[in-house]
Amino acid sequence: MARNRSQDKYYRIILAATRVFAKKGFFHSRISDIAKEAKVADGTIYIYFENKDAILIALFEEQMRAVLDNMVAQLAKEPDSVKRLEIFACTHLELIEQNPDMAEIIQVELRQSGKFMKEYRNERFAQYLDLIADIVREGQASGIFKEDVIPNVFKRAFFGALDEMSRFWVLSSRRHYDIRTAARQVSGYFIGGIRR
Amino acid sequence: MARNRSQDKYYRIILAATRVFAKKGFFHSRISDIAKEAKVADGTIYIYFENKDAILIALFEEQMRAVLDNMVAQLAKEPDSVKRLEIFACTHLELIEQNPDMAEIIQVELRQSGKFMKEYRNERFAQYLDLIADIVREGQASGIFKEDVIPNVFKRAFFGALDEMSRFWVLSSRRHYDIRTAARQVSGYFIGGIRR
Amino acid sequence: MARNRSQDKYYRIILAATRVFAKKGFFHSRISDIAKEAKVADGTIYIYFENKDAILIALFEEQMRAVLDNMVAQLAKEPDSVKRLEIFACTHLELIEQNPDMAEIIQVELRQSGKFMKEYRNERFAQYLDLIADIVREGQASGIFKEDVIPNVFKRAFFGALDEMSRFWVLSSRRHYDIRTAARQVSGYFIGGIRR
Amino acid sequence: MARNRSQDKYYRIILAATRVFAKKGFFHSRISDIAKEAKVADGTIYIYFENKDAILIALFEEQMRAVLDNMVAQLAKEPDSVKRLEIFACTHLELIEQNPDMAEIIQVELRQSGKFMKEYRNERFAQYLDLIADIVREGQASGIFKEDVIPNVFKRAFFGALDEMSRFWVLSSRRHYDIRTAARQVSGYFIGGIRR
DNA sequence: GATGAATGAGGCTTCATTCAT
DNA sequence: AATGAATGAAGCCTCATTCAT
Repeated sequence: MARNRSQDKYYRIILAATRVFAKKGFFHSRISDIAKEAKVADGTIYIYFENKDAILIALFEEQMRAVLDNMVAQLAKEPDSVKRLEIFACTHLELIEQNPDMAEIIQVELRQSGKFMKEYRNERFAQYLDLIADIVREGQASGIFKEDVIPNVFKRAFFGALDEMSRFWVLSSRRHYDIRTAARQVSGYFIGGIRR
Repeated sequence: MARNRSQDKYYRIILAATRVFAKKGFFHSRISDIAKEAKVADGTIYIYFENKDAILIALFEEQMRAVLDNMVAQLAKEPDSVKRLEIFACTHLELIEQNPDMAEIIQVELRQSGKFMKEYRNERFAQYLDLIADIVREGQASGIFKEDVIPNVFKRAFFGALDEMSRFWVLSSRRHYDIRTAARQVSGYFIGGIRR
Repeated sequence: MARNRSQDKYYRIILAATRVFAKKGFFHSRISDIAKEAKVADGTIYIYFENKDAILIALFEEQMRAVLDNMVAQLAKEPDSVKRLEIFACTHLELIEQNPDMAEIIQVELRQSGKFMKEYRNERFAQYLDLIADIVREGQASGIFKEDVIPNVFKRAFFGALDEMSRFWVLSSRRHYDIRTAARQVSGYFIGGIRR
Repeated sequence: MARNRSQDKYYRIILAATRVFAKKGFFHSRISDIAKEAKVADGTIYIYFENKDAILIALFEEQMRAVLDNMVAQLAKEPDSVKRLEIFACTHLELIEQNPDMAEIIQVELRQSGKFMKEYRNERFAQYLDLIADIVREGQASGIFKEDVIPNVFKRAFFGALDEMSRFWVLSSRRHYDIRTAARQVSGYFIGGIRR
């Protein structure tokens, strides 16, 4: 019971932080902004999190876990490597469309050096990228994809392409085309490029 | 004469800021850090720049102008659209290799919301992306590239792929492969994907 | 309870500021001086006041309210217009004698242009002056004072005379005569001057 | 020749400071503001004045000397003590009308404690007040004014009344009555009040 | 556990003053 | 004598964090 209520506050703070960070950026967000958004006192945040940085780390962990789980579930439905790449692109971009706050943070704040990406090894993000590398390896094993494609290069290129698309999506107010059109275009380039 | 000395200090501050921002990130960098690195007094910085944000903006402008000019010069040598895409990829990644401080800032800080990307329209960056779109349009005009490729989608995907490669390059200490190998892989995927 | 403690700090800061401003002048007073005098942390001041200017404004408001209330109470005791002018002069100068810090600030800092007297309309000060004008009007109505006296001119002249006396009082260390003597002299000049 | 040019700069700086201090107040005025107004370089000011405070002191000295000389000249024309008081009031307020910048500074900045009025004995201002005391003494000697009037109290009351009138005059934008009407009212109160 | 008032270290920025030219 | 770029000390203010209630 007390546990549940605590859990509840923990997630309320994470969600509040997601909204606040997305709107103002990590450095311009104040603890009191998050507290207000989460409807808790400033001090309460320090019961659940060591400090401000820890909120961002936890936010990444929680959000990336959900993103990762969702992607694994989506990919599990389809055995064909080509289709799997399409699904990855589409799932990734749809997620951005549905959860733009989180997308903004992952894109913008994940790049923050200083505390993140250098000192903090983002394990889940690495796993997320490896889903792509695995698809490529499967495709190569089944002879669909070229042998000279380096999976660890491909995974970054593919993710980077999607990520840049989604940044544009998040940042631009006017939408020029459907997000699924974008997903199909991008996965199309890559599939064409590595298919035998 | 006075002009030269002034110009001199202006660029010394820009270069100092490039080093400091790259190392500590914009928000963790102190004006006094930049001043020390540039070997000027703290107050001197405010003779040349309105405030801390303005240093970052100026830094982008100056560095992006150099990057853009260099890219235009490199592309001018080659008429073939396919080769031009390879040149773009190679030039981009080589630049990152040669100027990792600037690369770090453009990648990490350019994403900062707040003052950048939202309020500050990065004209030069848009021009840089449009170089890619133009190559695609030329290739389509000469019948080399597929007609259904959307240049404005392609340019982001292509840039995003290179950018993610270069982030990895900048952030990882151990190098697994040559940067030119990466450039060839990435441009290879895209060229294969949009060629007729 | 929390309210009382807050109120307590608010007035402690006002009183500390009164002492510090009186001693060093507004511009030479540091926030840290006031904080030290009030025995609070520097930052605490910003919980109760927007900025340094706001402390001065609040100080005026609070002190002028007390001064005004006191003067109204003193005047209420006496119906005779002539005696009321004497009471005004005496009460005003006695207040200065009892509260020289406040007097110094009102005299010295109230004149500061910039934020005060021009942008900030001092309502209470205007009310204070109008007490004098009202006495004159009453005296004119009852036929004691000359009809050609302009109350709105008289109020300034009368206040100015007292104010200059009190400035001398505050600033000079050696006292040449009793403050009540001064009050009687000044009110004497004016009463003689406007009596029929 | 060089002397004349130097003298010229000295007064240009004084006049520029008068305008700038009047507009922004002493503390909000920057040396560079005065330099710009005087059309000299910042550093030039330090050839003629020790520091910022010294400009204000010099400004008082110069302006008060002119004010004093003018008042002495005006009073010299009239032997009658009653008329002399009227002339003082009228001359004082006319000066304020003609030179509002100087009036603002003398009223506002002269009150500044800290550096002025306490540490800096304003000799000329004392002399200015003593002109009033002398008129009273003459009037008492010739039996026109009451014997019990204390000249050193009267001088402050009279000056204070005029000063407050002029403050109102300087600060208010809309003019409700003629400045000579005010002069006559004020001197009228006092003359009526001390006449036998 | 929850609160939010209080703390105080530290940053950005200003601007009087200097000094090489 | 004149300049104005450069200096750097110092102040206002913010805000992450603490802790008494």
